[in-house]
Amino acid sequence: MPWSPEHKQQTRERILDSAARLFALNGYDKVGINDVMADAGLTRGAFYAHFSSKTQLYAEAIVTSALQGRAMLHPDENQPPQLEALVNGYLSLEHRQGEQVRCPLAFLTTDIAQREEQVRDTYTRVFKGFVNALQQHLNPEDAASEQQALRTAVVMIGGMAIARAINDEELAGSLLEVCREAALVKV
Amino acid sequence: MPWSPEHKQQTRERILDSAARLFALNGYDKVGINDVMADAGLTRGAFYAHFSSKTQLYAEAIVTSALQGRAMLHPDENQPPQLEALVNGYLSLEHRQGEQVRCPLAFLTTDIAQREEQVRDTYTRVFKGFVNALQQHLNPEDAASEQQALRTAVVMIGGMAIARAINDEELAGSLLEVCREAALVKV
DNA sequence: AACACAATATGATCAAGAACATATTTTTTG
DNA sequence: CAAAAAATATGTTCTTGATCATATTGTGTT
Repeated sequence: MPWSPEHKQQTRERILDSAARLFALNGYDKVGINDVMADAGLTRGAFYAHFSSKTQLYAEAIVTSALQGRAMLHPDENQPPQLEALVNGYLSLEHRQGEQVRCPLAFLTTDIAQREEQVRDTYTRVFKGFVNALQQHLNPEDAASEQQALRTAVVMIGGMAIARAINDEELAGSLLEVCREAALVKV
Repeated sequence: MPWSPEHKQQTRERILDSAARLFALNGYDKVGINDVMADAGLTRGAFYAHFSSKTQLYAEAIVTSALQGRAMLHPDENQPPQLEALVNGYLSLEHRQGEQVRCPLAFLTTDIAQREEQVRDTYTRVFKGFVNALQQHLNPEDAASEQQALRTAVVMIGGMAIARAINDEELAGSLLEVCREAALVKV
């Protein structure tokens, strides 16, 4: 029974960590398996002992990014923050930089559309979870709360995606500011 | 003086047409120069007589997509449509399919972030034009009209980008519907 | 009709990267 | 301290694609 039983699991998570960060920052095509493994402190040969393909890695990395982002924006699991704090953290210049938090919904939006269904499934699932989490902050009894949550999700994700695409820092700042207000508007 | 003088210009536009469509639908990396030239009815050798690099082609194709989209959504140049008609056309299932119209701001959002500055410059310029056009439909005297235009732009572009990423057709439909309303809300 | 020259096509080079096959190393048990 | 088996590393193959160098084709002029 060589190797401690948890070791492989830990290595797998280390690879996923690297993949989640690199994919979110650079997109699927600019990141090679080499890059991911080197970032995780391994060489490319070890990859296929953990994942069957780059596509599978991508799909799992999307979930990892999402979980990591949630952990950063929900510091206290038991006491979820107010919606306003969440929105302000999400639509911040720090998030735009992507050093601490990197929501895959915003960082990989159009990267997804042309990938395999496996990847789009994962993105869709994460998106539904995002909308659902927002809805918890509204009045879930309210019949319009799902629409309100969708609206807020679009402003958050869309605002961040556009803010990252444009290279006018000042405009990006105003854009995020406008979105922070708009995300909280009740219609 | 061989070849008619307009011929090269026409060929260049034919290449740009193909590039604009293929890039918007499939993203930068999935489209080769071969693909573009073949789509235009040429072979790869002719490419470098028209463009100096794939990056330059990409930047120009973004502008071409934007102009084509505007032409489709503004059928009558002299009589611009009402904002509502514009929003409804933009946030439609047809636009999501991308067969007739393909706004590069929504189709290529996250494709842009990691490219050369030349490409990001172009995207930023097109985005500013988009916001400006929206602002014309509001009361430009109103001090808040730029913020209103930014908000509407985010809902339109972000809504379309997300609707394209998710592979749940029903959810995409609801999402677009919610965005059509939200884009027109005055705050 | 032949020529000049631009536009286009063909051929070749070079680099990257995914996937896999095989060799090595590392850890735990007997 | 071996031995076994899993984990990791190294070597290789194969494909793809951007770019460029060279050949060919088509057009308008003389």
